[in-house]
This record gives sequence, structure tokens and C-alpha cells, in this order.
Amino acid sequence: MRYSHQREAIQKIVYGTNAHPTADWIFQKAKVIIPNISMGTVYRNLKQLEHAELIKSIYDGNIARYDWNKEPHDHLKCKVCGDLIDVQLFDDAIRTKIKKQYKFEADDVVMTIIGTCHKHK
Amino acid sequence: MRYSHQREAIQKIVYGTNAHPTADWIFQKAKVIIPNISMGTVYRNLKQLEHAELIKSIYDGNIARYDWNKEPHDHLKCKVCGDLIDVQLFDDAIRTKIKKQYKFEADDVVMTIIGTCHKHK
DNA sequence: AGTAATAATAGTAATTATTACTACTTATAT
DNA sequence: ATATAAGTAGTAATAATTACTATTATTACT
Repeated sequence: MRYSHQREAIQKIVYGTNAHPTADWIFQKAKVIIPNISMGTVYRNLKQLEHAELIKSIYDGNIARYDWNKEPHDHLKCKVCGDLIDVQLFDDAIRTKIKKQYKFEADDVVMTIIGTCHKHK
Repeated sequence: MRYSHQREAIQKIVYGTNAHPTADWIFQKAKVIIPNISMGTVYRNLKQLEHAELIKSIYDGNIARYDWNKEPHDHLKCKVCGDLIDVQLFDDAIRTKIKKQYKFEADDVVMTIIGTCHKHK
């Protein structure tokens, strides 16, 4: 993977937010820096950054979001405002135990609590 | 919600498999019974059945799958063959505890273990 | 420094999953 | 039986993502 101005910008955008941005959000931000950047470039680079384990992708319903936080962690998903909040529900020991519990070569444990966040009463 | 032949067929198809079928899979099966059924009918009825709590939908990456199993349960997702297998990782007590752990009005806990199933060695 | 090889890009078209629209059909309450 | 409105088929539209292609830019080698 050789250097590109576009990829650097995309990576910085993902690393600069806790909002678990979507490809389109990243595209909008990237356009400020590189006005003629294209959506294909955003998707291609997000995929490459993920493959290089520099970012992680998470599926939120039927849309992909991206996260700089590569540590195992979970999410609270607010169904009112759509926010996705990082939480650590389990320590690594419990994660490892869960992985070993089944005749299944487990790579990752993905967990989301769906509900309503404190902003809504 | 009034009776329809199409909805009955769709519900029976979902209830007749453990494969967590997609809308398209359901559509193919439904066509055998009702040859001129349309995709819109499948989606509309799946939504209605979900609203009536007769089925549940689960997001598998960027695609919706449907499940007759309304009990709280988790999934093993095989990244080789794509299979989604039902498991009970936690009992209800632990689920409830997790829900109470955060300043967050939790409705549901969604958990998936991603890995490779026993069919692949 | 100059050049060749090829990874990466912009722009556009195609694909996939899903939703919206509309004129016609069917279930069901009266 | 009939009216009414929920449901349907068929089609068009939308949204997220991927594929394609001619051009551009990075980098390895002279």
C-alpha cells in the first residue's frame, strides 16, 4: 500500500472523531480538504485502512460505520438519535471465555445494547 | 392487520427454517406457492410480522435476515459460509444486569460471535 | 534528476437491498 | 350483497456500495 494524500486525509478524519462516522460523513469532511475527491476513493481507502488494521468497521443496521478504536469494545445504540456510544461491557478474560464456549473458531465478539440514551427523557 | 394469503405464506416460510433467511430467499420460496408475488409484498409483510412481534429481524452486515425465534438469544456468524447459528450465551439474569449497567434505557442486547464454524477445517 | 512500472484517483456507470407509488383486488363488517 | 379500506402486483425510485476506465501520482531503479 503506497502513500496517498487522499488516504492520509481519510484516516485523519476517522481518527479525529468519536462519532463512528459513515462513509458519506467522511466524504463530506474529506471534500473540504480535497474538493474533487470521489466517493469511490473514500470506500476504497476505508477498506484498505480496515485491511491494514488501522481502522475497524462496524455495521449499524444496514449501514457501515468506521471506528479508530481497535480495542475490543461494545456499543450502546440509541434508537432515538442514532448515536453509537463506546462501552466496555466485558474484560478480555470474559471475551476469551465466550469465544472458547462453542465449537467455533471465534475471532471477534460483537455486542450492542439497543435502547434510549440519557439525552431523551 | 387483516388476513392475506401472501402474509400467511411468508410467515410459514420464516417459521419453517433455522437459516435466518433473507428477504430474497423468502421471496424465492414464496414464488413457488404464489407465482406472481412481488418483492414489495415480501418486504411489507415482513415488516408487519415484525411489528406484530410474530418474527424478529436481525442485521447481518448490511443485509436483513428474519428469525421466528423471539426468545432473547445470540448468534455465531461464520465468515466462511455465512451461516448464522443460534446460541444462548447468557441467561436472562445476566442480560438484565447488562441492561441496568449503563445510564441507558436498554431494550435489547444484540450479540454475535464472528468466526469460523465446524464445517471448515 | 529522469524514467518506467504500476498503485491510486476522479468520474461515472452498475449493482444490491430496500422503499415508494399507483391502479387494481380482496377480506370483512355491516 | 355491498362498501370501505387494507392488501397486492408491478414498476419506479432511493440509498449504500462496488465496478470500470482513462488519467495521475508515487516510488523503485537507473
